[in-house]
Amino acid sequence: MKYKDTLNLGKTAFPMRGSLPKTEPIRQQKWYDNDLYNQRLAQNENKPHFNLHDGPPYANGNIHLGHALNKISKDIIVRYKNMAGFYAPYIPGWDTHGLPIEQQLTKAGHDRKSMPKSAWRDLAKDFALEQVDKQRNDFKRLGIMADWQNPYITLQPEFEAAQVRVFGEMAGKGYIFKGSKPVYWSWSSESALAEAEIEYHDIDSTSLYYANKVKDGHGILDDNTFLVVWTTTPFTVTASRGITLGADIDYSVIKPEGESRQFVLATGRLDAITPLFGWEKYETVATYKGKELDRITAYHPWDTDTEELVMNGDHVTLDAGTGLVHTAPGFGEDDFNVGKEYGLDAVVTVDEKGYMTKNAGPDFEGKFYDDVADTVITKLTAADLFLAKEKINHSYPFDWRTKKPIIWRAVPQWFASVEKFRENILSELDNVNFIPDWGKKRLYNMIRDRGDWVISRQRVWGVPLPIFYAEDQTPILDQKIINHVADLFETHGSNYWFEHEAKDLLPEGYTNEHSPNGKFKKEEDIMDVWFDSGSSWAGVMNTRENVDYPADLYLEGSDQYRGWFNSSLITSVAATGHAPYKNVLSQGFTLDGNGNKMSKSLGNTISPLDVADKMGIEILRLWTISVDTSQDMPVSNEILKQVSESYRKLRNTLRFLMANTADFNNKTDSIPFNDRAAHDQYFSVLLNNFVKDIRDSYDNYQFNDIFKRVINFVNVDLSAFYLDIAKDVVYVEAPTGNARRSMQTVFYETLTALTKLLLPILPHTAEEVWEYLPNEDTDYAYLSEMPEVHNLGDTSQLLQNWDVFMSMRDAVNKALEEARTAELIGKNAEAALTLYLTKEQHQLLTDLNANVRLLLMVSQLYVLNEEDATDATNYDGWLIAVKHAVGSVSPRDRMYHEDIGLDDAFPELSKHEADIVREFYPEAIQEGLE
RNA sequence: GGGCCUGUAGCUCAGUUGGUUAGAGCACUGUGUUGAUAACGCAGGGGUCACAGGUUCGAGUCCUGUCAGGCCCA
Repeated sequence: MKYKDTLNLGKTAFPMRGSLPKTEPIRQQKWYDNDLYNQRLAQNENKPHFNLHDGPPYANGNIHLGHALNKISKDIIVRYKNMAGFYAPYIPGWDTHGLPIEQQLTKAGHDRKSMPKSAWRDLAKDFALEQVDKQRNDFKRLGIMADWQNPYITLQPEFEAAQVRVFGEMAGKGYIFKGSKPVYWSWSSESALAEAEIEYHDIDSTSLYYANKVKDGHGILDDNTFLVVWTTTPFTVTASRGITLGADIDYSVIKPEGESRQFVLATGRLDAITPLFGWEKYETVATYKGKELDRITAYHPWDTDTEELVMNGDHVTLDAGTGLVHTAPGFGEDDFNVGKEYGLDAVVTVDEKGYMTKNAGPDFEGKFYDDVADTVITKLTAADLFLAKEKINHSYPFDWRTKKPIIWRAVPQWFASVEKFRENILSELDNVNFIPDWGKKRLYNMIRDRGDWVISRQRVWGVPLPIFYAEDQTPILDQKIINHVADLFETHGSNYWFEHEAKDLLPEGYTNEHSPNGKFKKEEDIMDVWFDSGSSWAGVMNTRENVDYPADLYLEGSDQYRGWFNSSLITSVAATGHAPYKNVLSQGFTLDGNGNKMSKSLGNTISPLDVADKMGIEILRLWTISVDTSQDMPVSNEILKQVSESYRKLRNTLRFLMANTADFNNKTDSIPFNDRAAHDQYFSVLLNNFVKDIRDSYDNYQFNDIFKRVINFVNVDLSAFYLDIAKDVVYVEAPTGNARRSMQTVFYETLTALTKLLLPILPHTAEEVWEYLPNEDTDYAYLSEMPEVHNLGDTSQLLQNWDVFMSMRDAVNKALEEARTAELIGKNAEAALTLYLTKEQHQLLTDLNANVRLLLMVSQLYVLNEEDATDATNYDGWLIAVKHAVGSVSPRDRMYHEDIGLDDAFPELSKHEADIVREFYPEAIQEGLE
């Protein structure tokens, strides 16, 4: 018989390496086949609810690292909550309406204008659902435990209905109104365009300089003063209603030589501009800041019944022009915004085909907008206000399909009046907890500073605005009618709107005083997609039975302060008076290894599916808790490699624990806390505190904290200390003896606690471990409960004593290392250690009541008084002497003993070992040992 | 240009109300084991705390500015 066979060496088939890319998909299939998601929920049925409401990703394109971070983070939380006493469903969502999908259809060769709107929408729907399927498969590969069978999708009839009801609620409160706003307008395709449908080309344009005579100068400017403006779009002069100045820009009033009039220009532009007008010499009469001239008025160049209001705006620069910006609120976004602030009308003088309208005046009506520069010059010259014209070459937007230039043009739009309930929103924010806490400030500022919400879009693929027009064009915004439409959508889907006439969409027999003939028209615009996803609290929480409103948690990237956090808050406060969430957790963006933005064009992206295929999704999941997700996070192969090293350490540690508890039955072999050896009690306390800390970190969503604590616990407390000393117990001592069982009890508790605590993060690995734990009651680790924190009484003195011991151990390790370097010893077992202790140090060891020799892994330990130290060295306050051990080595425990050979049957074993072998391996007496 | 955020060892992170020679884990180097072995232990090297001013007896920690980077706007 071999000495080795009388030892209890660890044994397990759990592989050191996980082969994750291969094993994960198999394991996941098993979860999904066995509906583990619903099994867990069924088990939690009567527990308090926890509702993490999923923000819907847009159903287009491959999933990227941001998706993965988001879904994994949510999965970690939901899995933890389900194992920690909550009923926590996870209903994944998708955002499916909107322009990008229409563009995909165009790209695929479909022509929107060649088919009815409803047919186009059917194509869009099919495309969106395909994308949902694809993304769903990819999300499942991330190991996400969610209700994949029953996601919420914004194109689902019940979702659309809920959304329309939210709109109805807002309409009922008078929050919806019609206004107008400039949009990119393509006269060539007679439609509004989105940013993405525009391309820029350099073109030559005629720009004009002209003057506006002051009307009311507020006593600062007299009526012989003229404000000089510049425009690159002459046709917009017909709709000019203001002149914008920079509040802090300096303006000069100058009198050119040979001129009787005075002119105002930005001081910083005088040198560049005056030569154009032939003003070689001029006299500066005065200078003012833009803000001093605020609200002065001037005359429109030719329409002298119209006033031009002087305003201050941030968009004024001195890069070009005169520093005074001719402002036509109907023909520019900046113009519109500043005009709105000052209460100007957004006048539009061009029709949808690009021709000037009647209100441009008789000289312009009927002319194409781009052909009126000469007319404008003629009119300016006639009024003696024309100063110069200049050809400029600049970048100008074009319709990407017709390749014709576009214009900014105000068109009627539907708005949600944020202004009317802004204060409600802001005060609701005080009831929301933000993680990180600056999120509240960020969202607060955005809501405070934002304008009304333009909710209409001149598109096809979306939820129609459920508004009708009476014969006299009066819009009908009646909550009852809107709810009627919602009911229709709930049954038939929103395509019903496009497939039917207004009369079929209105309640039967509906009449309205504005429609004496009973005729109605329906609105053609659709809703902004942010209204879709922003209504998800209603679309999901109000339509599904197993989730509560408001949600416990919204968790998204920090871009969603502008997006979903924002739109959800607005619709929810508007409709219900309350925020849709109690907690908002935001995460940063993934960056490359150098801290730069990831982008396809830079080629520095990392695909989560690639990571899954090459390293295993567990590595990416572990990565998500290894970084501070409240900030931006760098990711690189080097970083992932480091994470995979951590993973291997975790895996090996679990493996060691399994190997050494393989012959342990927790139900029959466990040793109660009070009967455990001192070191086992100590480690039990460490484990208990560890469980508490990790659970606290989960409860507070401090993922990074979990990583740090787990890594430290596993490396420092477990691997470097407890498991290291443990080998001299679990291998050597009697297999069923108290010393070994005591330690195995702690091993097993540690193993199961670690496995459960890691499960939300490493579900595949945890389930793999679970297969090696035959005495556990549940089929899956995920169906078990998180480890409880035990009350072990006041352990502070015990921990304090052990802290001192551990610092002594550090000192001893240094002493042993020196002895090793001096080639006095090789391994610790070759050492005989002498400690010369002070009274306090003596007392400490007495209080520990532990086997210190064992803990230091030396063969012999002598404890003497400090006065007796002659050849000792002081290591950090500990007097230590190292000598080579005496006696001879036992081939079984590889320690030096002075009592070897006392048992005749085992001449090479110590007495203690001989007793063990005699009792547990009696066959060795006959066979002998070698 | 504005709102919000970040910059501590090669990497990921701690650094508590400003207070002694700035910490941890990984990686690295050396070394011991070879009964966790494509593992494990021990020891060690490594940081002008982005930069520049300022407040203070004293600043990684507070203030200002600069630089670099990110999200969202304009």
